[in-house]
Amino acid sequence: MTSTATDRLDFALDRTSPVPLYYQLARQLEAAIEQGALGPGSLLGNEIELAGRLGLSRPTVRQAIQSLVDKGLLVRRRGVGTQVVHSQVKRPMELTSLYDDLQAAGHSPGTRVLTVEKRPAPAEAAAALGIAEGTPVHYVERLRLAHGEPVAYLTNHVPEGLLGLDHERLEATGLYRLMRGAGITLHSARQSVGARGATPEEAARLAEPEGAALLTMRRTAYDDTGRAVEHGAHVYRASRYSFEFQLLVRN
Amino acid sequence: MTSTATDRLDFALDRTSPVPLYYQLARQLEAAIEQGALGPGSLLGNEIELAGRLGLSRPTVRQAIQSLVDKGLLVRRRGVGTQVVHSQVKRPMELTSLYDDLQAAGHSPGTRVLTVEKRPAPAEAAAALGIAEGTPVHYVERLRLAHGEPVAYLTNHVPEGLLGLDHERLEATGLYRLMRGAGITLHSARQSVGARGATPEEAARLAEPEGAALLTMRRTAYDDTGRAVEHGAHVYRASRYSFEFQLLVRN
DNA sequence: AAGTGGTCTAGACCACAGG
DNA sequence: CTGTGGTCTAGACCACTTT
Repeated sequence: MTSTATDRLDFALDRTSPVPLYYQLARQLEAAIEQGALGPGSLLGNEIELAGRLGLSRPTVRQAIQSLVDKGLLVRRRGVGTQVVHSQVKRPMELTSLYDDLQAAGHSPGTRVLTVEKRPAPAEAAAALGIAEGTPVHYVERLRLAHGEPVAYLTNHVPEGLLGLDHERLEATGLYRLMRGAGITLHSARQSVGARGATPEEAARLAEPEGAALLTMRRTAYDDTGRAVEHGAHVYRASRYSFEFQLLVRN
Repeated sequence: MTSTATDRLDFALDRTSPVPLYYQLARQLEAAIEQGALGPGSLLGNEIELAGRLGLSRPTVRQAIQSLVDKGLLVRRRGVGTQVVHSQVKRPMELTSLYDDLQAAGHSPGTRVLTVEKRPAPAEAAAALGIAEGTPVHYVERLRLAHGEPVAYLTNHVPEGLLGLDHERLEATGLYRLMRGAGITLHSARQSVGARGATPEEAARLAEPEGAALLTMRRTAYDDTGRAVEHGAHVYRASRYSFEFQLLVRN
């Protein structure tokens, strides 16, 4: 048996906890990787032995490892072993622009809610939400700020009856957090990112010169029943904002 | 036992095939969903019974189902069952801009290779690739066309010694396909998408007016050992191109 | 109470990489 | 040849949702 980096680590598994064992292990492995206890390229040691040492079955250990492989933190090689991915990646914006808007929306640097009201759905929003044009929907208009400067102008349409929206809650919490709180489980979203020059109105709102390049994003989000729960059309100041994200390739 | 949509389907599993059973099942379920044999919202029937009917163990059936859940085609609900995701999503650009450039690059609508040569790595590319500034690297400059019109101007830096690059192969196949063919397994990429006005040179190359809004993308791609294998800086005509992609939310 | 997915076990054999 | 992950089995009990 060759020496592996996990030999020196001890993992504390609590069988009385409601947290699944594979999840407890995954979290502890992840922490060890982040803290550098498991450096890039280090071998995890074979699954059978690891299972024996932890008092777990091999499938349980595999489930923990697999979840980290899916996250891109580990790489498996048949006949070789499981290694910590060779540096680089690690801690960059976990998913992509969904989360940068969503998560960040919770503890947001600053949001000014300009409009919250019910309106008849315009054609584009109605089509995206799968409802008839003119059906009443929530309409939200927000300005996102960073360091006191405007960064983005956000407009959203949300079907009626899904959740209560008011000015106060939107400034405090962000749209996606409100949805989660209302029992809506987000499942997927379709996005389209483009660019165009600023119209005079947009230029004024965002403190940019007319014609300045803006990033645009349209997004429709769906819950796990396939229902469209939100449609947004947003513009970002290209001079102050870009979408950063990491992709994992499925092989 | 309630009637489920899978009752009427028959799956053909070949135990002599080297293709894993869970994968055979997953492919056939996926095909049934795409062809509409399993419509949106239809129940798959419980895993135990399905396993029994197919002559498989439950974990194997679960593995097949899980792979489709990860793809966003199915949704599991404890106490309820497994359902086909309620329409909508289905067949939109499988991942995101990586693939739109990558896969599409194979059977690309048209690519004009402007430059292929070795150059000392400029500062940005060197930093991205983790090599010393001035180290010789491959440099590639391409114009992407659609319907005979320019759509994007692509520049790439590739470390030496990874693969052979020449004008001919690049026009025929695309960079990422060449890499795969050279035994490089792509693992992840970091991207940054922004926008800016066209410089005079860019305007001329892309047949846009000066100052027109352009989409910009910078990407560094890594293989499964964590090695940076490519860095690209690209500009797209915003009037003719946008990034479309779908996100899956991990809950 | 009944039915579902979620987790877990303790084995087995195979395919592939490396010395 | 040896060691590794990849696949597969046949059970078990639990947690949750619905009736």
